[in-house]
Amino acid sequence: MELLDRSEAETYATWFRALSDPTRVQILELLAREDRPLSVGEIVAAVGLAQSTVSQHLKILAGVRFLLVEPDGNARMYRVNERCLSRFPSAADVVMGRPAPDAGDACPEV
Amino acid sequence: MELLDRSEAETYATWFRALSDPTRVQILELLAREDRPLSVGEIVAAVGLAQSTVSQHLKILAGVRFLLVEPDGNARMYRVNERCLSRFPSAADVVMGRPAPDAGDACPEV
DNA sequence: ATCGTTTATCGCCGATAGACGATGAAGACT
DNA sequence: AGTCTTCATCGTCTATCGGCGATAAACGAT
Repeated sequence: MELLDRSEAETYATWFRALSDPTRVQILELLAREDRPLSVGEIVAAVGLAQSTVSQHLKILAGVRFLLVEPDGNARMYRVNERCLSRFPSAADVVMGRPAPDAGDACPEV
Repeated sequence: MELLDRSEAETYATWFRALSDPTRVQILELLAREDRPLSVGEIVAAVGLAQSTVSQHLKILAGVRFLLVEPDGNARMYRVNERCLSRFPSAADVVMGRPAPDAGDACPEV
């Protein structure tokens, strides 16, 4: 009985772990729905947690490349990485038995 | 700026957290691909961890209803919950900005 | 150069997760 | 009855997580 390749499983687990916190789910969904870059301050205001806490969440989401950062003057604007918009849901398909649609390179960094 | 409903975000986070471990990803993918119930002993042999550890992982996966259990003689057979096969990937769509396809009741218990 | 704004990082904490071995419970089989 | 198999649960260990305040770093503006 064959297991899914370990490193592939670890990659998926990393993606899922990035979304294992409800606040991070809300942040990602917000950025995906707004469909425009938001500053850290705007996100802090939206979620209502300490700035250091939000910054930590953003670091985690950016670490798996769900988010991209770009400086704008003094602020740092976060936006969703469009390359993940389909790649992540397809990971959900894989673990549910649907074969991976195509190989391609992974969206999050390895 | 509106956030995703908190309880909905918590539900999704719970699903993702259940798959935040590579071993659980492998277990779920194995059961989905084999498409037949497997006993704990078979799963233990496949993943190569202690039986108590695997049992713990199975409890987590069953806790969110990704897996269903059914006793068969002395063994306990685990299989994937077909009702989750589409519901979980659609959660991945939601956090990526795609609107939820339809309401329906959640697959995991609340 | 100094100030104010914005964001990241550090250190600390309580809580949770993952691993294991040992023990316990439920059945099957003589 | 006893025994063997199969699995869940308990207790313990260590490691990681999520939160916060405080501090540092980067930059624009004065």
